[in-house]
Amino acid sequence: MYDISVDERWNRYWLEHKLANFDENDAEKPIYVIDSPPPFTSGTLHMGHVSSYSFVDFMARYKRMKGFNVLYPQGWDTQGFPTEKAAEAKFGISLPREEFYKRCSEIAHENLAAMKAQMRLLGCSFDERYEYITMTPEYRAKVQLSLLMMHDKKLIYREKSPVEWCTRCLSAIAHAETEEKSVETNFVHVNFEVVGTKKHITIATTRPELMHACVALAVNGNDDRYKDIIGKKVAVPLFGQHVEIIADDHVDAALGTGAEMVCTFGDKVDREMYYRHKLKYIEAIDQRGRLANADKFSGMKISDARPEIVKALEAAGAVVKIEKITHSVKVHDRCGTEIELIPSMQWFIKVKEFAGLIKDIANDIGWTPEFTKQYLIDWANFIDWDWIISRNRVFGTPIPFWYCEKCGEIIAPEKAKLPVNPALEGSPLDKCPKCGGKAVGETATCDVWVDSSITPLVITGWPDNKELFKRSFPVDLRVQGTEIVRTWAFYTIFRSWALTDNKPFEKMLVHGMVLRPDGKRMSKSKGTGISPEELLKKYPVSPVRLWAALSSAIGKDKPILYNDFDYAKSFIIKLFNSAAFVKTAIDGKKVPTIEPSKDMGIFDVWILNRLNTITKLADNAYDTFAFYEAANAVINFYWHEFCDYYLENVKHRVYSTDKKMEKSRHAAVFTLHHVLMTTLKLLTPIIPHITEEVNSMFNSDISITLAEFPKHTERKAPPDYAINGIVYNSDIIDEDYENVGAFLNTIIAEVRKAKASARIALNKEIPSININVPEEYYKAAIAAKGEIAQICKAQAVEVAQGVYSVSIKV
RNA sequence: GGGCCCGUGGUCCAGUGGUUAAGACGCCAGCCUUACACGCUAGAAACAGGAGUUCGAUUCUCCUCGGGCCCACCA
Repeated sequence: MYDISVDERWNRYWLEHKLANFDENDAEKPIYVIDSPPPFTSGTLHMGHVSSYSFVDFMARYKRMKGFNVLYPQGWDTQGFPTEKAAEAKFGISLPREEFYKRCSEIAHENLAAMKAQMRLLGCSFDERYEYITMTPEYRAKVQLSLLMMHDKKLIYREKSPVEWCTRCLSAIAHAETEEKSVETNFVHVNFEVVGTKKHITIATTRPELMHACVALAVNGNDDRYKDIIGKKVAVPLFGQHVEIIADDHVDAALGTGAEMVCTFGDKVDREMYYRHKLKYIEAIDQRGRLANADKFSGMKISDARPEIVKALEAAGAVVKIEKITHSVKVHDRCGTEIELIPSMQWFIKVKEFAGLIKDIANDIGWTPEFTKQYLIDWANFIDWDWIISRNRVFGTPIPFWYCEKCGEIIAPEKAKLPVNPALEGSPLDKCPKCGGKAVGETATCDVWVDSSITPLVITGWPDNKELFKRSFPVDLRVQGTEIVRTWAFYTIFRSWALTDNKPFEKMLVHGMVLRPDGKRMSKSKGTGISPEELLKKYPVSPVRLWAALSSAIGKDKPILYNDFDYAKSFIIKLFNSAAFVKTAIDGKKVPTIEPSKDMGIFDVWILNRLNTITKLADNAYDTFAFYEAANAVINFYWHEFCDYYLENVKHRVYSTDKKMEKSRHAAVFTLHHVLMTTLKLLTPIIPHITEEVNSMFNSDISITLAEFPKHTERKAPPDYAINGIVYNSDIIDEDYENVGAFLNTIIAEVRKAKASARIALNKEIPSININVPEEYYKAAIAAKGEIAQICKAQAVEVAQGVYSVSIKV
């Protein structure tokens, strides 16, 4: 019986025998490197991982069988906010920096171990000797080296600038880490008095709490209502500062009142106008999201201040009306907190100016499916900020620089001293080489994408193992989801270029998301996820992997359907049962290793040719990541041609005890065994546990995962190729045999049909079958007469030339 | 507002410039056929709508409608 214990047994076997190890000393075999995604160590795999890592493993196993020396390391993305959050929840927030770091690292290690076990259970055949973990000193040294090198190339700078800031995480975040959230809010219409007149101008704002940081009012220059007051000053209610009315094309005259206030900073547009009009800067909120410079409101949280200020405005008679509107705000994707724009000193990597170059490299990479490249191109076309790489966190790779307190000069450590932690260690230079100012260590850590955007380099031995790097970089394949094209793919391409002047990978396989059965996204917080654990309680590994293959409409999101697992499971049962039949047919005797050509029957030649065709198809399909096609073709062939027809067609030969039938029996056994074994090999990349198990039923002591992937051979019939003793034309080739076999099967199907409609049991003997066949199949039908009689349990078969028809006498 | 993907039987999905439009699940009928009733055989059932290109369109183009994703805007 097949259950998960079989999977576990083979998983152990492969590991013990090191069957998936990369051989660095092998100079013969071509190398194939897979850049498998390092999952964030959350502690558990989700169905998206199952699908994604299945694809990775399909390719690793396929390429091994194709004779490649496969380097498939698995890495782990350990650092970042969620781990810190988990550590805070578990140990509180008041731990000292180093202690806190240690706790985070413990959590990450535990989670990593759990996830690795899950991946191993799925049969993922990564070589653990090449594992990388982003929080280790070795990995950090590489990340830091990469930053030093990019600094040498003048790609890194430090600047005080309004950045997207999470007031909960107390850190700058990258634009790519933000997401949209729709919220209902008040659209408050407020009167501003034009200074020196009795006139008012009304603006509409969703952020009345930023009144105190209002530095201008903006209207559209073409708006006739306001044309004559542009340049005049208005007084800000409650706070009284006088600000200028400015004209800016951005303002939409039709929206709100056609006038808006500019605060430092309410949103991205404020930031643009601040620069465009060289406005004054007033710090509106602090890093914790509390009002600053707001008189008696200072220190209040934004959420508390908003209603208070509206109240005060109303009391002052400045509020015209309040509308309820739904608009969207940017939130931090990891914690859902609304993003604020807060000026702070941050580290940047120049990327904006390289968007064109990144596009060029993307065009030089093979994307599957092709359209996913567009995700990256679109993103490259839109980026308008450089990459903020600093995060004001603890559990991350330290930014490896010191800087001059006075002039801001960046001081880099020696490359040999890496990894460094400037938050704890003294500067390599006491004084700034430029101005003699005091050198200060940076306390910020890196954005986690800085860690993960060098994976293709790290897995190929960069920077130390130059020999391996030379042979294996760029890597052959990157597998990843569509949702991280703008982060992981984008940054990796850029960093690879910056560090090596080369593209990071030859091919990209970009897959979609696994959705719930109803087509909606799975959400952990809503508890609507389907976990691999749940699934693996119900199904062993092979149906799960087969599901991944069969649902691999690559690049598209795909709902998870239990039908697919059930189907996969029934195929596996079929495989077992048919293998049992083949084993019985062999009956402990030796199977000939060479095809007994002279004794082959038409059905043998037919099924072997079909197998040949399917082999070619599956090979091409794997090579183009068309796992659905490969699995589907092989399964349908095996199930519905081999089992449903061939197997039935040769039963009379297999069970025959007639001495005269000995050779024919032998040929059938050869064919049964050959088709079974070849099919197992064709499916081994996808369902290795089960093919290994079936293979082991046949006294094979060699792992099927070590077998060579079946080759498509041009099978030409030799001149003396006899079918049931009748010599065929020598110009008959594959396709003809396939057609002849398929045609003869339709005769058998017709007889079955006729028997069924006459309500006769299929195994009941009937007196005769009459067949009329078209000319091109006449000879074949004559040749197969005897066999058809045997297969269909008829005493006689009459064949005549004519319009195709089959009838039976009962 | 811009870009991308997708609309195929009840459900999920494959595929194609000429096909009897594949398969799965479900449904209906028959069969315990010396591997398998978790099986086998047979059956009903589909190309969103419109226009164009073409000898011919489900396939290519455009539009409409519908669904999804990404980006921008949202004072």
